[in-house]
Amino acid sequence: MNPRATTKPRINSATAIRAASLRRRESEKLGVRRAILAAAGELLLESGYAAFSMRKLAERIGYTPTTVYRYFRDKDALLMTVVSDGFVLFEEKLRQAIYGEHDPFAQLQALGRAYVTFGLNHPMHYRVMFMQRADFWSTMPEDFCQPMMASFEVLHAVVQRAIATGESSQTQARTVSHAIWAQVHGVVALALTMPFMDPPQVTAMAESGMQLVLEGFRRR
Amino acid sequence: MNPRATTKPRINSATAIRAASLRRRESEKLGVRRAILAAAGELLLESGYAAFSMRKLAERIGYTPTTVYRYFRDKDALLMTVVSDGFVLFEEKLRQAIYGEHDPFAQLQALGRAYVTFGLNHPMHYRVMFMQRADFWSTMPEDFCQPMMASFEVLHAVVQRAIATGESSQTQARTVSHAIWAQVHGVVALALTMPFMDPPQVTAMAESGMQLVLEGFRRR
DNA sequence: CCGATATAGTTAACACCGTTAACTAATCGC
DNA sequence: GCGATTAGTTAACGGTGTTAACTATATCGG
Repeated sequence: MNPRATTKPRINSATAIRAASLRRRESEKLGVRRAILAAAGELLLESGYAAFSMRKLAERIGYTPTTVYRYFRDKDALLMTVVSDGFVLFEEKLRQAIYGEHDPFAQLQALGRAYVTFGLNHPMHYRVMFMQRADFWSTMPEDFCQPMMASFEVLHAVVQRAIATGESSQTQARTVSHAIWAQVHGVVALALTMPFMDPPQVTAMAESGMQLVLEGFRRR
Repeated sequence: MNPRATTKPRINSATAIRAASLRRRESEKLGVRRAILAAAGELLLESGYAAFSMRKLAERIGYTPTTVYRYFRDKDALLMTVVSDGFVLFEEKLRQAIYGEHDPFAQLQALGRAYVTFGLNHPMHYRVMFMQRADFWSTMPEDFCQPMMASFEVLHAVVQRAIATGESSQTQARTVSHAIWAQVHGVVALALTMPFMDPPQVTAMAESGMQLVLEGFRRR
């Protein structure tokens, strides 16, 4: 109440305000960043990759295109952040999928189903990372791809355990992991590409593909 | 020699000239069209899909960008023609691959190898059709995709013959064909995408993938 | 042979795009 | 209060696909 407070408290409250102000400012900045990312995700899903533009994104969030460049170096960095963030959930889904099973081969089947399900449920994330902008894998800094690589390591670990059971004549875990990855990736890619693939056909292809590969893998 | 020839021959030679002129004009037009297609293929291979532009193409062949539009409706139609033409060779390679073998399962392995080889040898055709412009499958008139569909029918026929041998417990030829397609497509796509995949790793993945799928398929 | 016509090609423009330098307004720290 | 930082905007540059309007040339009918 007293306008002339002593210096001691004045200084204390000043530093407190300064800290709080910094916090608020940073949280506001984070808020705008999140708004950009959210709008970018929506726009990408609605309009597709080809029609996604910085100008439309800016208009959607009520900012000038230039403002987006305060938060992301360029369009590619923004896109990559959207997609990379999405793939954090991907690794989570894969880890969830193997919780329910104990047999490594059953875990592989569960992984395959989770992989395909994610790809179909997040078509734009999948399309950008593996189809339209596959160059991201070589052009982007390594840590951007870390969520995707971590997901692969989940598969790789299960394949190693499957080989360790002695139920397979295969020995090269890395190669087998790549082959299984190719199978599920191919299923998702074809499902997202071929207009004549309706949901029943897609699940039939996915189940058949997993069955063939896993039977071939388990055979000794 | 006589400048005042009779009307009869004059008319005959006139119609002959007219026909020849038409032929020449059409062949010239075809020549320009082929030049555009050739330059487009080169430019695509050298610069990649993202950097491919009508203006650069026009400059390369010494015409104005507008001229290209006399020969192709738009950029997509041009691109699709380049790629579709490339895939005619694809079907040929697949048919060659099964000539050497008689056992349907051996034919499937040969088909898989030919598929992967083509994808790696014509990365831009493959990228455009299955990755960057996968939308062509739904956007373009059906006959543009005919070469690719014909290639799939080669695979489908062999799978049907493999099932007919009774050496497999599988019954749905179409579903199995899709699954095998997914496998080889996944191999090519990952090979063209992942920077850490060197040639030995790619062939290991391809061989392993085919082996797993075909063993799973043959198992009764 | 000559004039109408079709055809091949060019010029100039439109509406977009990603990106950036230069500016404004407000807030922060002393 | 005042300089410095920060958020945001304006305006522009060079590039894109595409098209309307134009020019020049060759063809065709009389």
